[in-house]
Amino acid sequence: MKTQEELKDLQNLRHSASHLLAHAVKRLFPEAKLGIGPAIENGFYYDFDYEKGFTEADLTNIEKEMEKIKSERFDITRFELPRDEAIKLMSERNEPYKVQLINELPEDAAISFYQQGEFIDLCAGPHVESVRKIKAFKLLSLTGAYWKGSEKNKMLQRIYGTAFFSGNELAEHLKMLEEAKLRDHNKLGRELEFFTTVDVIGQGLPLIMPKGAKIIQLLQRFVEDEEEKRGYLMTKTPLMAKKELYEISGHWQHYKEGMFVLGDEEKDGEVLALRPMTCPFQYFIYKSKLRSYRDLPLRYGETSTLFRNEASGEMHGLIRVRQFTISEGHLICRPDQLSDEFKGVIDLVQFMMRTLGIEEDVTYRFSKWDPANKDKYIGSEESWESSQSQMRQILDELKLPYHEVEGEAAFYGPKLDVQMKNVFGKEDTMITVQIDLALAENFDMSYVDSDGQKKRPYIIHRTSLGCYERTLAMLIEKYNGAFPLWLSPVQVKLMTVTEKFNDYALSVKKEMEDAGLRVSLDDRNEKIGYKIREARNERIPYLCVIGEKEVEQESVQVRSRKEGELGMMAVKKLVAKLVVENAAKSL
RNA sequence: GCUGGCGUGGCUCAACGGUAGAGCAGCUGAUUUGUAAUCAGCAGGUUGGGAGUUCGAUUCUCUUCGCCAGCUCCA
Repeated sequence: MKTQEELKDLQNLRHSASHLLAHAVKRLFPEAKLGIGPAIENGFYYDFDYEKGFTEADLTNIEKEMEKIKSERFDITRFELPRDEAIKLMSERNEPYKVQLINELPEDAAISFYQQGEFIDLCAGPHVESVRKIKAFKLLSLTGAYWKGSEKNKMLQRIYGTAFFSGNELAEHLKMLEEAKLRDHNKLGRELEFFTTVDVIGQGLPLIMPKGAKIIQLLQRFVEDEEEKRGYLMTKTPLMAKKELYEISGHWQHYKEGMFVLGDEEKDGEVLALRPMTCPFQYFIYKSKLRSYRDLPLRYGETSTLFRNEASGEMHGLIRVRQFTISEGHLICRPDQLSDEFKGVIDLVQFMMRTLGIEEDVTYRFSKWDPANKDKYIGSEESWESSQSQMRQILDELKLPYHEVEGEAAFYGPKLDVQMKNVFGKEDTMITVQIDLALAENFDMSYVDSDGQKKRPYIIHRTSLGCYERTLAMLIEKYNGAFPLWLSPVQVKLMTVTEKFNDYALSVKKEMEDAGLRVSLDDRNEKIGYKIREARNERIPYLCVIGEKEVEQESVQVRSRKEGELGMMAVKKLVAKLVVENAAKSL
């Protein structure tokens, strides 16, 4: 573990490495214009405006030039300029992006530059004191990135790299990246036959194969049973609706780009859209009759398939898809019940994560609206302030270690997002809990309160386990494909050494299956060593090779990836052990 | 959608303007075998799809579909 101080040093090193990169690029491609070049979590990048675009080969040359500059042993020095001189300097050097940045700096800001040899960059610093300090670096990839992160702006060329204080650390890091590739659910999940994709079916439409489907089925049953225990009522609602429904919910105005629309608004009397969420459908179940304050809270759950027309570049394995199934639900409650209901949801969510063994792998994000961007949202400023402050209070009472982010809210309300990183460090939302004070209004939902007055309920949108596809992806990476016993699509694999044990193996299989285990049998008694290896690659928890040694009681040898060699063990003992373990895990 | 990279049998890879090749997996037969590599044989590809350049395209060009990295967007 690195100390704060060491991390800071590493950041400075990487920031300096980005300047070294820019220095080399300016030497080799003087017409390239500088964007920005910060240190990031595991390295650094620098953005350039370069019309011709860099190639992979350029990267190698740039790297060589960086080494060369390093050998020129420049000190890295800082100086400040008044605004007009700063602009003059950057204009002379033909750096329009830097001029823009200077112009956007606040009046009283110090305008600082860092220089190494002939290279000067507008930069707040700090940096290491000399290019010689940048011991080990490597350029990793070449991509596009919009100037200032807005798709309205020009796309620049971004070069990613990483840097360390020693070659060993760099080598270790690169090795880690290689290993991460092997855990990547998008590779491993296909190898393990959890899912596949087909050109003619389309992007973001994975086929979940039997083993993947088995895991999802287990998760789904687990979720539905648990929710039922906690007072949820299950619904089953349509996968599509008329556009008028989405006009009420606001999706038509705020989310139309993300929906699959069936029919032509110009020509057709009736236009439908596949649903991107479940909310309004469950709201109409609520609205099907007059509700009393005594009826609340109502907790609706649905294993809900949703469709979102993601932009073509967004799809990724099972993490980002166009059709997915989510453990969706809405809690409709009185204002005085909001806190308890919210806490109940968090308890459920944490129970789920504990059961999956991922509670240590997530972070909590309190996602707020962006007051500077009001037309992205519905509802009044007061209602946003109210829902956000109520959520914050609940989160504080729960002592959840959350961080706040502006501009990540849903268009109808603030969210608590449970974030998990994939194997490459990219973060995605697994679970989300949202407070919504807006849609009850839009849908004219009400209940009759104890004073006889009609009032608006509060709504909590939530998922308990997120969407099954993404959760499966995260679990594949978390467990490197070796799922906990209760989730393993195949728990035990039996294989026989010779044909004469096949009948016996069948009876063993039956006995295990009767005990509730998922068993597969390979009775093609050949290449037994290979078969064992293969079964291990499939991450099957228990392998039983059934062979002779006459003694029936000891004819089964058991191996577990997790526990290593278990030694010789009788079939019945094995079954008993597995059954106990199985029951314990699934409770 | 944007930028860059990539698509050769189930998998891993080769050939890179001149008749598509190997290993593993698969199938058939022999072998009856205890922790990957028993032997022999067979089969499997209009090199993602389409168009163009060429005497000739897996190789060059364009286009389309898909995959990957990132940007933007998001569960």
